[in-house]
Amino acid sequence: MEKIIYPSEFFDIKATLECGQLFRFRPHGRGYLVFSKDKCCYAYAEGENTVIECDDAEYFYNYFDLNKDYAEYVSAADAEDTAILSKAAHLGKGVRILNQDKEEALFSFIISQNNHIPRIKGIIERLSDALGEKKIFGETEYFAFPTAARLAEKDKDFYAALGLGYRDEYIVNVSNALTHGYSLEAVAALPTAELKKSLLSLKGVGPKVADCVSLFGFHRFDSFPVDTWIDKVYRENFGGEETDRKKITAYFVNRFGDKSGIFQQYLFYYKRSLENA
DNA sequence: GTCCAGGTTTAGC
DNA sequence: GCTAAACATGGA
Repeated sequence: MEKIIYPSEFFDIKATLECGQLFRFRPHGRGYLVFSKDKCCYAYAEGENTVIECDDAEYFYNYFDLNKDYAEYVSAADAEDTAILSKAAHLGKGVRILNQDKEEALFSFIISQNNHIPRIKGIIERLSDALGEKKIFGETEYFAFPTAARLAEKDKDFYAALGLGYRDEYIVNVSNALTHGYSLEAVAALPTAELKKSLLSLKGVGPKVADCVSLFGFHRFDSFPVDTWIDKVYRENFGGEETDRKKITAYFVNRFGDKSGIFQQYLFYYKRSLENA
């Protein structure tokens, strides 16, 4: 068992998990079990620190983006002189943008469209249980996120039976694309605009999903996903009047540049925590 | 029962 | 190019 101990001020495990970047985690002991690809860790707060117990510390150090200094993002948010952003940044200063597996991020956010977070979690869990490789972490047995190759073996009816709704065919299409030429590693070499364009060629991937995959799978901070929550923030807190979400994304990326992604997470976390309070 | 969710696709102008 | 309806499901 390996252990990472990291100061909690800019690494709050609860905020990081509950800002909607990932869907595979659950409360456990005094913290959470977090699943990524075929790996698992146990994360909890202890005193002034956040502790990660796992079998692969190098993987999770990178996963939680612990090489990066997030204090500067909070300062940068303050410097924007926008009350709502500053408030959101201080509430969410412990949020970190994860370095997720590209395939997992892609399939997860295809499933996320027009769906509630608790239901997304349920679908992804059923998908992993049905098709993922069985693994052991300590006393915990779990299933890895299925590979594209494994997903491509099943048909639309299989996914419909798992409760994917109309997204069933998207999983079939994209898993086949990924096993027949489309390479996520290859498109990783493209600049963000071209990367997004390429992702949009996959059926089931629209602008919002492409932005999420770009941010959470490819760690492109010049991405700003606009969903119903951010749409609300835009209208209610930024006085925005555009209704075309592509234009809303462009507005924020023009304004926040390479800090767009993290600012978006601060705002998303802030807005949702108000509603769920 | 109605509304809504980390939207996208397709059809029709 | 744009707009509007259709799409499955289940929790609130």
